[in-house]
Amino acid sequence: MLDLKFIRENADAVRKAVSDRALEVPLDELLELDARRRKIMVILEEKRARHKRGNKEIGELMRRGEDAAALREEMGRLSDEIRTLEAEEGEIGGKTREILIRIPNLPDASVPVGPDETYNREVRRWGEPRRFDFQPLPHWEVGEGLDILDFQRGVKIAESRFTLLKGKGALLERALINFMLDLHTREHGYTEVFPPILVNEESMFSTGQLPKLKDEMYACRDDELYLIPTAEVPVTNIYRGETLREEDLPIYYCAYTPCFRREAGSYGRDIRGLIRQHQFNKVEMVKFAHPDTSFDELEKLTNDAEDVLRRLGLPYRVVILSTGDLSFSAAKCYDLEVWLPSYGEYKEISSCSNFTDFQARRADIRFKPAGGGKSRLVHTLNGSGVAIGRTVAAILENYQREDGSVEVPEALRPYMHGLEEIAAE
RNA sequence: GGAGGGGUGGCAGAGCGGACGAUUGCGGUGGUCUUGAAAACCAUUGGCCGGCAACGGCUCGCGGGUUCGAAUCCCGCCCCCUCCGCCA
Repeated sequence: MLDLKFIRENADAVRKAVSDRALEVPLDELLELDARRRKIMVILEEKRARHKRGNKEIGELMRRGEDAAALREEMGRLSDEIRTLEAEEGEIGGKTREILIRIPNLPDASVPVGPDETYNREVRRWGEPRRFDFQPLPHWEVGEGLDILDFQRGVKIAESRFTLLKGKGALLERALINFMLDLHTREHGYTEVFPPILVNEESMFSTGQLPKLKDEMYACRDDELYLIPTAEVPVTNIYRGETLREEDLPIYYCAYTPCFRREAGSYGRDIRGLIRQHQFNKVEMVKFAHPDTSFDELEKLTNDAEDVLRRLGLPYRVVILSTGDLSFSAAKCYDLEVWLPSYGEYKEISSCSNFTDFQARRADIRFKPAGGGKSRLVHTLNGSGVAIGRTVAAILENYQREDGSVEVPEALRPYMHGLEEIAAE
């Protein structure tokens, strides 16, 4: 959510930001509603002040045993007027808010401008895609050949886009979770948390998933709760409605959680394998940062995610998303894309974003300046560190051998009982 | 799920229709005293919105209602505690 005052004073900048994102927002209507509301507020506050004074006076008159009937009648009329104005103000305020909460964050000046992902720009590359002297298989064939991925039974148990991991496959998944958590907590300075996986509507609103992405989420039938699409939601909401101390910033958290996405509208895409599942595991990093340093924190966060791929020896590239591809709440976002031989291209495995004060305003997360003064909104950031399912896919594909076995990346071996390869049993 | 009790400022805890944006204690901040500190004493001290400011408004879990006037009365919801039931 943007600051209404900022929009009022920088309407053209907001208009440009929205159009750079290839979106439309009834900005003029918003400004007009806001102007009307402010006019009403002036009258309303004046009436309320008079009402308050009058009521105090009635109290004093009564205490002195004097007659307050006339004043009482006047205050009754004033009370009606206030009620009418309040109703009007409330209605306009509601409409204002409906528009306001649908306005996306302002892209940072360093973000390439363009209407869609073709304007994304590669920032850097790491590692060489391996040259195979045999025909490499897609990870679903590697996994089925080793009897560690069972797609059919996943579908039987739930529905399509759910997968059963088995034996070394389940172990690999667990090893990756532990490897990533250890890396971030022991070397990158993050504190591990394990949050609720079901969250309420307010939490979903705060990080910007609601109202826009309602169709993307699994909701509970009998409770006002949603399955999280990412740990970003519960972890960012740790401090919802709180005021932090400046000297405690930045705060780093990481969390392993399952994630659930309905993937509405992506019916034909990535239909095979682990790439696009309704349920997947992810290790997520979340930061609460000082506004002055949040963009530096984004660079560090991205590097922390890259470190996972480097240690696993998976070739990747870093892409900065264009204005048209940027998510609703983000001001700037780097995607990490891992090399997948079966796709013959790089595929998103992590998304690292700075949300500036956009989520903090929705969530009301502030910090108190150390030198005193008014509290300010923090900046929130998060990034996958990284998506587990896609990492499994990348390992199976990049580390496969001609005989169908898969070498275990060295960094992972301590997490897999020293296992050096996954071979058919 | 059932029965009781309760949600008030950073914390503890009063107030239960008008002088209450809220007694008091602790904590915080400034000061006196002190070589320094502690103690003691004095002063000050919630948050948000609008305003250069003076000032004004909102805020006693949340949302409605009654009333000239609600922290206080009524209704609905949420949360917490105790006991019972159920349960990993």
